[in-house]
Amino acid sequence: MDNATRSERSRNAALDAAIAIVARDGPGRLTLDAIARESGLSKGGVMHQFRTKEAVLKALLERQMLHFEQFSTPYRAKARAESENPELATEIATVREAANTPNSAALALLAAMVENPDLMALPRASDEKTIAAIRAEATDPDLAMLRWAAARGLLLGELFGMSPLPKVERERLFARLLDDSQWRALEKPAKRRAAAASKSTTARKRA
Amino acid sequence: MDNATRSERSRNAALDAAIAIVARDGPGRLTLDAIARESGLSKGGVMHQFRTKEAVLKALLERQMLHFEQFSTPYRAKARAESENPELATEIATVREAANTPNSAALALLAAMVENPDLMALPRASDEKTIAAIRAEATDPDLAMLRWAAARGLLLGELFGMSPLPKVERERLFARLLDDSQWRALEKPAKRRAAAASKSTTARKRA
DNA sequence: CTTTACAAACCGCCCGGTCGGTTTTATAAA
DNA sequence: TTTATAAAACCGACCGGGCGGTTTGTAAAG
Repeated sequence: MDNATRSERSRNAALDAAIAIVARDGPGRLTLDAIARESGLSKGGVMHQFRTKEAVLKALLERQMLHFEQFSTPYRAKARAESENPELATEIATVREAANTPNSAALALLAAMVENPDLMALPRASDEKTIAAIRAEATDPDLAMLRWAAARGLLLGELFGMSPLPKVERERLFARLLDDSQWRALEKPAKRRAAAASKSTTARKRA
Repeated sequence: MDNATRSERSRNAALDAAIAIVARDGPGRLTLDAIARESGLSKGGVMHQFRTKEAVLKALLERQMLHFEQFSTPYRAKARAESENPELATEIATVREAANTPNSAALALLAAMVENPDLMALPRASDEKTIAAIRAEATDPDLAMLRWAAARGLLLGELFGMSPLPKVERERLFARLLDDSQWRALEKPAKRRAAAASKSTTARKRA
């Protein structure tokens, strides 16, 4: 077998093993020895592909981010033609996809955070862009943020094993989040002062 | 000093230390030795109060749940008189409180999950009740769930260090979530079958 | 004097990481 | 095509340190 493919196979085997371990035993049980055992590789083999445990987590994170990017990119292309909020729609749909892909995604996040909170910088940076894009395209940016936050809430509840929502119900809620027509009724164009405390912030845009 | 109070002091010192460690160094660094060091107690002292590490996590979880119960109970009493969705309002307000209490709350959750995912059974059980109560009182249960999910999304984003939202903005979003009048426009009374694929769902109510 | 709260030394295990050696692939001169 | 050599992939024994937990001892409370 080709050298490059041999490496690739081993690396993927290790990362798959890592996800399986986190999903089955929790992030606290993710050790290099466990990865070696689960993947069939020797510990030396694992250490050859990843010089350190942190490198494993980083690779895991990057692979998952790439995976969801590959889901979201074609979706966004389609959404741009069909939806008035393509960025928001894409993000919600991607989050839904993550929620329906049990052994994956943010399990990597969890593992990374346990070992080294700094690793969260990668996904955070990607998030900031997403948020900015969502706000930029929205008639009512705050409402868009709330729809986005709701999607995240559904996802994280699922991942933490904290949500007793059956799948069919979760799907129904995601569908409603995605349906623009359901939310138009309470869109408040750009900035509307909410009476109460008269805080004069920005609020120009669109006069 | 009284024996009972002596124990109580030590227990609280240990739990405070545990929270501080998780907040500062991440859940992966939470060890019995670290708790002893941080709290000023000896390791033997810690082990006298908690026979095992899991007992520490469990106590931590229970203390935090109690703390937020003590916040939510009076709030609920007031909300019952003022709001049409007192359970939902209480839950959102409590979550907001948690989001504004940085070194606390769900940090305990995180630590527990890392060590032993089964410990999540406690907060999950409490959650199920909350959800049931919210649905029961709601005109549009799904919409109520979405508002609840959005609150969770905001909180978890904060805890995970994944949300670049400045506090003032987060507060604004929470306020909007809490304001019933903003959501009435798209309430769909109780159950409506969503007829297969055809999206006849749009906002009725209010014709 | 018994019991409880705490201290400190200690134990065995498993962790992340290293290292010397073996097998497989890549390169290229004969 | 063969053969000599190197580089890369892989193995598994090993190491120091830190882990959760135990034991032994002491001082305070009851």
